Amino acid sequence: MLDVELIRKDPEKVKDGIAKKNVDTSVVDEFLSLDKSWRELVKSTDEKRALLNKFSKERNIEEAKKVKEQIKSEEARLPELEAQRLKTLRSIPNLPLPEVAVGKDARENKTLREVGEKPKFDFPAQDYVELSEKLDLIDTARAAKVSGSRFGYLKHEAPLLEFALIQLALNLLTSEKEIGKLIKANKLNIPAKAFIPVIPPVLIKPEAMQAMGYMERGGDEIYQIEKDQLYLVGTSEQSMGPMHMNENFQKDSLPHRHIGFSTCFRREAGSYGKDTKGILRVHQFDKLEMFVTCAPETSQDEHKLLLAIEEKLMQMLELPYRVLDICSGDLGDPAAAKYDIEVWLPGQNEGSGQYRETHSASNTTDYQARRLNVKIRPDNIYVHMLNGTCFAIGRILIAIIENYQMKDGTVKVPKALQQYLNFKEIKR
RNA sequence: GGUGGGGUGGCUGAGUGGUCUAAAGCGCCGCUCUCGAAAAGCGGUGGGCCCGAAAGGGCCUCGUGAGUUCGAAUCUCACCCCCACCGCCA
Repeated sequence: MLDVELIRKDPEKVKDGIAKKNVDTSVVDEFLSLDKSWRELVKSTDEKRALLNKFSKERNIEEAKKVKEQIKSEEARLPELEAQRLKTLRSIPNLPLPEVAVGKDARENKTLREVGEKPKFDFPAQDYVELSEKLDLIDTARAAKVSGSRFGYLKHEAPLLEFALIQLALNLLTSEKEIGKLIKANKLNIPAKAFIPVIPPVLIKPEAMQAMGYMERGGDEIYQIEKDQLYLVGTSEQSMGPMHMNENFQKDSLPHRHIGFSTCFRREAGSYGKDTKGILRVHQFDKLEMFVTCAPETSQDEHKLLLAIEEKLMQMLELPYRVLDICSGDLGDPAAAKYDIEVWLPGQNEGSGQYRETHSASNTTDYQARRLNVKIRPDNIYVHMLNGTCFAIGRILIAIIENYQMKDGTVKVPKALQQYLNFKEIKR
């Protein structure tokens, strides 16, 4: 949600911003018109209510009754007008930061850097689907029998790798020293504070889901438990964001850095026929997600920290990746800036390889905070909120399997994970 | 799932239809006193919205929403949450 004052005072700035996101600028005028009618009605009923209070105090019951009737009829229009105004306001996306490159869509995202060496095989690289079938790491066929399409059983070393990945990530993120090192290396002006590990609820109330803005767009993506009026989270961001809903933070207690682990549930409603094989796109997967609440002036540095952490972990796993600076047209509604990481998957594309998204880090500035009503005391301004993928486990497993495959169909374990495992290669 | 109790400002807590414009205490801020601090005294201390250049004015807000009434923290209904006990349970 944007600041209403900004839209009123500088509608052209808002239009410019959302135009960069390819959003029809007429919503701004639509909002201003609704806002005007709403304000007039509120003013009028407030004045009448003042009169009612006056008569009531004087025990002038006759006059009070008359005014009350007037208010009643006038107010009848209010709920609908209010709802429309709010709906329109909420449909206006966050404005891109000035630093964000203007571009139409994903094709205009800028590659900031490619890091790591793509593996060179003296044999045809295999797809992780074939490899994991032979090694019995992923069983989607039986999962289909039990749960339907887009589910999988992770078996043998796969779950162990998952737990090792979690250990690796949590050891890094919960270490004040390690976070401090990354901050220093990137010349960021933010405190060296560790991430607080969180296992959040995965079932959340409609209010919480709504407050995060996932209901109007992407509502089809969400699993709903109708009988109990609860929703399954598609990412722990949806559960960690509302954690501090309607709260105030002392300025010196910020930033709050959280690292949440949860299973994520997605209906994948709009993706029929897309990535249907394997576990690249499934209804259920586990994910470590970073969520930061901070003072406004620090959010851009916090954003860089999230990216630095993501890259550090990829480097520790020695997985080749590239970093994309997402252009204005490819930003989601709440994002003011976003970096993606794509991992190199040598087995895709008939063995000639392909980059696929594994991480995404967004700065939503005060857009989510305003809606969640999370403020800084005593300044009484909204916090900034950021979120970033730490590990989407399934996709990292895919990346390991494809990048560490051997000629004989076995898979090596990345060095960084070996300390958490009692095997160094996966074979059957 | 059942029974009972409860949700009041940053915190504790009073308040059962009209000076509630919410007592009191704690905390916080300012001032006086002091070389400084503490103590004491005095004053001020939530948020949202509307009008206004500002000063200021108005409306809303006692868990949430509806209702009764000229008037609701207070009465009615629904919902949410917390606590206690019983049942069930990893």
